[in-house]
Amino acid sequence: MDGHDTEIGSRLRRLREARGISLSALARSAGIGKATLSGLELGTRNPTLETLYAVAGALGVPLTTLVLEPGAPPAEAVHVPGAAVTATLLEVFEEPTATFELLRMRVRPGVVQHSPAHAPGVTEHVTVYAGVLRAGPADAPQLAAAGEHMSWPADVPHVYCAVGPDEALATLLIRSPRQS
Amino acid sequence: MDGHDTEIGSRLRRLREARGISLSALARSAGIGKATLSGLELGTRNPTLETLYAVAGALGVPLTTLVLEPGAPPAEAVHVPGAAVTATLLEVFEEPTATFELLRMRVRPGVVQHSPAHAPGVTEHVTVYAGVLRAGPADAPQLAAAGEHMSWPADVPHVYCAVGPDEALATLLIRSPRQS
DNA sequence: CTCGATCGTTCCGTTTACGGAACGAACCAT
DNA sequence: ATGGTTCGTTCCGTAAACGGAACGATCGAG
Repeated sequence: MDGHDTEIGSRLRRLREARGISLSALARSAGIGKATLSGLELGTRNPTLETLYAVAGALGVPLTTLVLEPGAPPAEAVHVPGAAVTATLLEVFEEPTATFELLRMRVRPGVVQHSPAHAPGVTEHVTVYAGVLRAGPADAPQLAAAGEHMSWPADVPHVYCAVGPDEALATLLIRSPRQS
Repeated sequence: MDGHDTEIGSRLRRLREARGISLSALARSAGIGKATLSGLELGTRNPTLETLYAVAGALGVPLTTLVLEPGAPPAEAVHVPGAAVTATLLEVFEEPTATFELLRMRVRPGVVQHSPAHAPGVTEHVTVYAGVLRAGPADAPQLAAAGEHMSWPADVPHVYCAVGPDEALATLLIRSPRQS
């Protein structure tokens, strides 16, 4: 159980220190005890959902920012193979802790594109801007129409499938934590 | 607190019943008590992060599927003063050296939206997916139609302007190096 | 109808996450 | 040096989340 907690703890501490606010101040503005927040950052507690919402709210970030599981993985080259998907690499951002790749993706309809699991901690963030796209973990894909957004951990096999007669267009942002 | 819990409860129950497995069976495969799972689905408990991981793992879904608020609170819209642009914050990535903010942006036509200079080192990356958008430094804006991409340093005043009769839609990725 | 099995809920003792208070360390001004 | 402030951690009593067991309800088989 501690694997996840320490993950959250270190991320939370980075988020807090990035804003330059003290543990005491964040605890106060979140309406929780300093002891709770300290234990959370140190990974010695197993926080309640209510606590997580309070902290995320005080930081002004979506709860998923705290909860996403990154891990420390090998950043393998990401390429989208197969005939149903073509992708164009727009930008690459190399950060000390992670690599971001921004792609524009085109998914032809009627075919399910399978993608193998990436390294642990890799997350994919898709914004659909034309058509309807079903994508995500192979066993639990999500559905999004134009203008909608979805994310998932990419360390399990995942799929892309355009729903309906037209091809789907989307931007794909891949975040790959760097091995530490 | 109950607002979120009942959210999760009903979603969890739908996920479970969609798989046709009983509460008892899911509790067993997740390694938690039936009472815990029942209370979670009924929204009468405030689950621990450990419990959430166990349930999400047993269902084979990412934790964000349980925790994300998909339909109801669809991210707060950030209204940039000037009324020509509205933006919705989709994701925030906090890295030690930089912060990434991913937004979906809607630009109404016929009005030029001015944005003041950001901190040095900030860059903006726009992918247009509907309409035609002229954007970039105020003295040298770039032009992009649907499907095209452009970037610029945002440490000078810059503008957004939808060209043509229709509003422009785009994703905006802002990279802000951390001040030190 | 009766039995057995399984459903989801409730009861209850144990475990533990919670916030308030106390703590030592670091810092600044006097 | 010294008093005052704020930092993050630890201590501790209370509130509540936990799992096991018991419960009534429901269903299918004999």
